[in-house]
Amino acid sequence: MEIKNIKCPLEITHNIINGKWKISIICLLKNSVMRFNELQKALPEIQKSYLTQQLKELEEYGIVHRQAYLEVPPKVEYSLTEIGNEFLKVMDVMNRWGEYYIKHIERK
Amino acid sequence: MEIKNIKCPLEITHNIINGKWKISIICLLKNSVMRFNELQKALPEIQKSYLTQQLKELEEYGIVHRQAYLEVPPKVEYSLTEIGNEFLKVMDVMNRWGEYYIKHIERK
DNA sequence: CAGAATCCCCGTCGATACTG
DNA sequence: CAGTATCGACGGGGATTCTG
Repeated sequence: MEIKNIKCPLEITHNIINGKWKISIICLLKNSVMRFNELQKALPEIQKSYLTQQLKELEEYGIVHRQAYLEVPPKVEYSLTEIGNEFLKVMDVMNRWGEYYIKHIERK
Repeated sequence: MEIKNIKCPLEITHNIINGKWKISIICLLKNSVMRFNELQKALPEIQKSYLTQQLKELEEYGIVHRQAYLEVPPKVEYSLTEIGNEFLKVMDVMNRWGEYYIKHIERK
């Protein structure tokens, strides 16, 4: 995947988490290497085909590392790359603002 | 607009910037009160109707304040609320990660 | 000037079936 | 086990026209 029309760095960050399940996937891969099946069990609502697609996009963006073992039955492990781990910090800031936001609107 | 199915604060933050022009709008309102027309001129690619919609969503989320003056011709000013201003910090972190990301992929 | 209303395309996303 | 392939619904969002 080519990076399309880089307007500003903010747009890139926005694009990367664009997709219904990207954030959840990155959350799951925090501190753990997971196999395809494990991801599927952890996200029962997401279809296999779409999970595959989202993982592929994250891999192409360089956020997720895909380690395939040439075995039968096949075994594939997903983990965060270095820059993927850096992204956790961004998600942490987003999460904290979300908490602040919830408290803020509950006060009214 | 009701907050739909709050799963985690992260999802809320994600939802709020979901929409093609939300980020740009918030960027523009940083440090300035703007009229509808000014926003339109600053974002020539976005259609009026859609700009209206995006602004309304941001207002319902409490990110943007809409000040309408009962004049003829009408005059409406948009600005960031307190929590909208707090959100700028999140966008700043996203922006910095984006810069880091660009440098990171250029090195390859 | 600042919208509201309408129409419609297309990308996202879901469901099912098949494969190495 | 870990995918592909295919089809189709839905809604985001673009363009145009109308209104107070």
